[in-house]
Amino acid sequence: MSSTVDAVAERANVSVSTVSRALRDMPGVSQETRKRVHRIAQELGYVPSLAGSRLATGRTGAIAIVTPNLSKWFFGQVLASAGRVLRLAGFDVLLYELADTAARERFFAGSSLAGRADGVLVFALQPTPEELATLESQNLPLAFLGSGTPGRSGVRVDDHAAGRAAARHLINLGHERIAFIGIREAADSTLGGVPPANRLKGYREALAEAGLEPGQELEVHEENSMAGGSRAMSRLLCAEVAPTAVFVASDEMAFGVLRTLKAGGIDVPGDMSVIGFDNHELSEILDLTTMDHSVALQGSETARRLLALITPDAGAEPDLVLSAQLIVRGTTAPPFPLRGRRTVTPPA
Amino acid sequence: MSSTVDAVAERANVSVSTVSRALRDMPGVSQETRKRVHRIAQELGYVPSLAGSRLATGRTGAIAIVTPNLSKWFFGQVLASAGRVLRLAGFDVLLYELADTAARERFFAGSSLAGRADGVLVFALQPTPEELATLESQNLPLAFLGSGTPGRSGVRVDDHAAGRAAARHLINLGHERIAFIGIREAADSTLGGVPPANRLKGYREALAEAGLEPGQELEVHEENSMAGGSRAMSRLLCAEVAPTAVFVASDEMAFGVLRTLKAGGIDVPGDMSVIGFDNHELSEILDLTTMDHSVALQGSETARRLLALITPDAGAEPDLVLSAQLIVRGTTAPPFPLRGRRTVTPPA
DNA sequence: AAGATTAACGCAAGCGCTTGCGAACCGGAT
DNA sequence: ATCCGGTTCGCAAGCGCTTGCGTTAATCTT
Repeated sequence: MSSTVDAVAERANVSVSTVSRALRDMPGVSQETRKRVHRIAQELGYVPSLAGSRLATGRTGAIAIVTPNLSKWFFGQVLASAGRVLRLAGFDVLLYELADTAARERFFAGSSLAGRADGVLVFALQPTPEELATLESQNLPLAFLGSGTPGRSGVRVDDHAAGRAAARHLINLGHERIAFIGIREAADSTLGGVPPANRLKGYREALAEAGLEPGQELEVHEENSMAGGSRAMSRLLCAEVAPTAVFVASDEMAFGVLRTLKAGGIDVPGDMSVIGFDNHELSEILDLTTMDHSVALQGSETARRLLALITPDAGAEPDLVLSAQLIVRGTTAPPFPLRGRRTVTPPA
Repeated sequence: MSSTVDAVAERANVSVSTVSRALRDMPGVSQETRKRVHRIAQELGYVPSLAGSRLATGRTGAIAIVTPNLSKWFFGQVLASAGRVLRLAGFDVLLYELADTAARERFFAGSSLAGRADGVLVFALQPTPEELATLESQNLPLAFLGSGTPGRSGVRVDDHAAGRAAARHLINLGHERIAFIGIREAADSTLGGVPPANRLKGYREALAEAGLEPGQELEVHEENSMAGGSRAMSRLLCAEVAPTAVFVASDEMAFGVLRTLKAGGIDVPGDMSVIGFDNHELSEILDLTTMDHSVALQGSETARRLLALITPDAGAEPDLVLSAQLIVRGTTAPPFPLRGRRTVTPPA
């Protein structure tokens, strides 16, 4: 087992207090003894016990990250980028994946974070008022990613504008019947995080301004997964008048959409344009037009904001609202002119 | 701030020791007082300070997971599944993503894990002897996933058999020129974890048994990513005699392979069969034939093994060697009979 | 009925570190 | 010589919990 302060103190002929101060570069230690203490600590392979200093200072040196289902690409990415920032700043990262409702309840009911972390990063899950209260009661610094919690420090993307932009792209191409596939709050509430409702609003707004009123029939919501996207597209395919384009709220769902279309022999983008959202790592290979929203940046910036809240010197940074960027690839094109009159897919 | 043991003790008219014992269901407390203490603790919203008990017991209640680059799908999956098991068992999970060499060095050089965790889960990164020594010196229970560290508790997949199986599949289809695209240790050593060298061996063995000796030209190694796969395939395409099938050591690389083939107008599986490895979440949509190796199971079982090492009662479970399963999809087929004589891609 | 168990509980000594405060010591100002 | 501000350092009191051991009281032995 590693040695303790006392060992170092004795070997260095100073008191433990001096060792403590020397090692943490606090004032009140002469240059000379500081060097000596450092050297001896090194020799002895001394590494301060976290538990000890935690107890004494109340600081834990750790940040908790609470996130929805990690197997979603988005959360993996964000976790990775946030984690790097935190670790670079010298913090440990404590991971709380709220993979299902049970886990979520356990987390919020359970064993208070105070004493485990110095701050909390909350990813894209809209805490209920009670949950928020629980979080606050620990009074730890909080930073939110993606959730619309007003007045809280964090980062989010301008979903409204992004929704508009995606819709505009399709409108500009000449589409008139543009469907929307949104993310439905999963039965298991934490699965996909909080659905980005504003994407829908932006979409509606753009369509309305263009004089297009698709109506309810062309708005479907499904679970955020390939399977969900697949189902959603199937539903859209039996609409009274099928759309010629569809804006899908996540790339993973868009993958499902593409699968369904392929299975149905519907050519993309010949018969149907598809635009996704995320710029998923693999959307490139599927040649999916999508909205990029700098996922990694979201993670790192949220982390940075939390750190600013924690370290006394750094001034609190203002909230960040990122705007998404259209990435044009091969799944969007002008509508096939005969669309709506045909019942059979033409050769590609 | 939450109350302390003393508060509870006072309100319950017992000593702190009794409170401590009662709350942890240790013997030596009457049923009656136990109830009372529990109730009062509840009322006071008392939650024991982790720091306190850590210092007193030396146990931390946390498990460290050290993993290569989390943005790789595989590690995200494994982390998620392992994390769930650990959290269910009441442990916190401490995440150490060794995203690059610098992080790796910092981790192994740095601040000893002892005092932070009760055990360590090491994902697919082959520690160097020195690193291993560092790890061991903390003498914490260790469990390994995927790395070939002999004699250590853990789980891995039988890469050798899997490599054979994949190759056999192609051989059985009638292919004779079968290439291999392997994972090259990334320049940044931790990026992709330890390359599964045995997949190559299994492949070679199967080919040799079938009397096929592809030779060095058909074995290429690249970084484990879509881009890497893409490059590897390009290299293969300028071989003296191009292969008719290729076994790719990861699905992500296989995606890159497919992209290159598509770009090159080479039909899959008409002109080229492709088999991947992982059964990546998205391989289904690309209709990629692949080897499934129950990724989630790997994570959860490794976690379970670590727990068995930690909790005194549970007997240590033996190592687990999982076998991969072929998933036949649409990217593998018998070779085109004219292959090698044609220079132009025939219509699909 | 007296001694031996056993159950229930309190005492107090840690666990390893931090930090406010006072002691000692130094050189320079009075 | 005396006083004073500064610097360097040690003392000791925690931080909140656990646990070995001792004490008491109740229950069992023959």
